[in-house]
Amino acid sequence: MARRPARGTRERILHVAARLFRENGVRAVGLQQVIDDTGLGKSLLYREFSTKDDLVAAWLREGREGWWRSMAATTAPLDGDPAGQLLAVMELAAEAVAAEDFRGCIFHNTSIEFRDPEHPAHQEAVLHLRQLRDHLRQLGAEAAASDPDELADGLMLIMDGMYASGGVLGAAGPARMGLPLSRILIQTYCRQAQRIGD
Amino acid sequence: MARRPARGTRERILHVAARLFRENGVRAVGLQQVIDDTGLGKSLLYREFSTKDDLVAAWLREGREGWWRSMAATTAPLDGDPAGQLLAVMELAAEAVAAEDFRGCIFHNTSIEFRDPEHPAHQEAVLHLRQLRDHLRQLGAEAAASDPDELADGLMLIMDGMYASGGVLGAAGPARMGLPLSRILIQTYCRQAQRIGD
DNA sequence: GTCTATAGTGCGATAGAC
DNA sequence: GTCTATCGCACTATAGAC
Repeated sequence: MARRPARGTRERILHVAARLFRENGVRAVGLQQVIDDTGLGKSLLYREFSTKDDLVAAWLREGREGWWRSMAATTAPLDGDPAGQLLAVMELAAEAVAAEDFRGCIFHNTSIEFRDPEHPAHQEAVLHLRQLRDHLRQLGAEAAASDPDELADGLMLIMDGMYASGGVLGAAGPARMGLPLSRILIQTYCRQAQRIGD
Repeated sequence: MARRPARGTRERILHVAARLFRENGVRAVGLQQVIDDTGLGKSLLYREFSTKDDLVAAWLREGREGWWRSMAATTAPLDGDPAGQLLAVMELAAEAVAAEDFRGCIFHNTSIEFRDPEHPAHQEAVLHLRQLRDHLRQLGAEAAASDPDELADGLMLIMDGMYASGGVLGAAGPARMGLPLSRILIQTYCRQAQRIGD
């Protein structure tokens, strides 16, 4: 009888590619390296992902889904405290920046590596950033912020700054001001916000 | 007698390369394209810049020098008003983000494209960011900020956020909050600051 | 393994100042 | 015409997509 297909092949490739792309950037990583690190053959990789663009887009899609899962888990205990949830989201970002091998936001980084707006990786990245912006805006509205749009954009700006700065100068650089700034901002826009002073 | 060497060859190459690199990123631009767009021959390019890395490093060095010239010109009229100078620096960044074809900070972008800390382009980028951070810190100290380090890092964070966000979602995205946030921050750290409320 | 893209090299042909 | 800067093309080698 013929050998049966191994389970988890796609996940294994995505896991290896995610580490390589995150640490080195997409353009710096050849598919040969992905193949070597997975221990799989070329044919299996091309069965799962017909082009490199497909692999990159799938990686970003998974990253996006992972982000929403993390955010849901972090904000769930704070149900009913939207201002606290906003701060929790920023804390989640700060945590990511503090990781040992942090090299910037994969969505910003990839949109910079592939600037063509038609490129699937670029579109995936922009989609994520727009969705996040919308979500923050919604939380701001729930928190009865004086201007939810401005609050959401201010927090997005701080988050983008944490990621950009943290990726180059590390968490001890300007990124360390992310949470204090977020607190000031939330306090400014939501007078009755809870859990700001902790 | 013999033909004389043309003047401005190096500058011409740098000018063309700067546009291509800024708009498309470094890795996406081949030297052939630089050669085509300059109208020069390959031999001249390799006479002026022995490798692509040399060209990239020279481009960043020029960009760094240009930034300091712009900043000096912008802050010179505000001599004696360091808090106003801090705000002027942020206004300079906001202006850059508002440009039609703005695609992010070339220093952050390039450090992401070349993450190896040994790479000359990476080092040039990190050097610029450190120098800017130090300069803001110095202005903060002159402005008698309650904590010049925190003020400088906060402004760097905002600037990095403006560049990162503006490069992807444009000046009308979260980047629009850069100046309002800067004003809040400067006001918070420099009580006696002038020119904040305008 | 095959094919394309691209960094980098070298040389003959040409253009232009004298 | 002389002489050299520069162009343009052919070439190699390597890397990477597939």
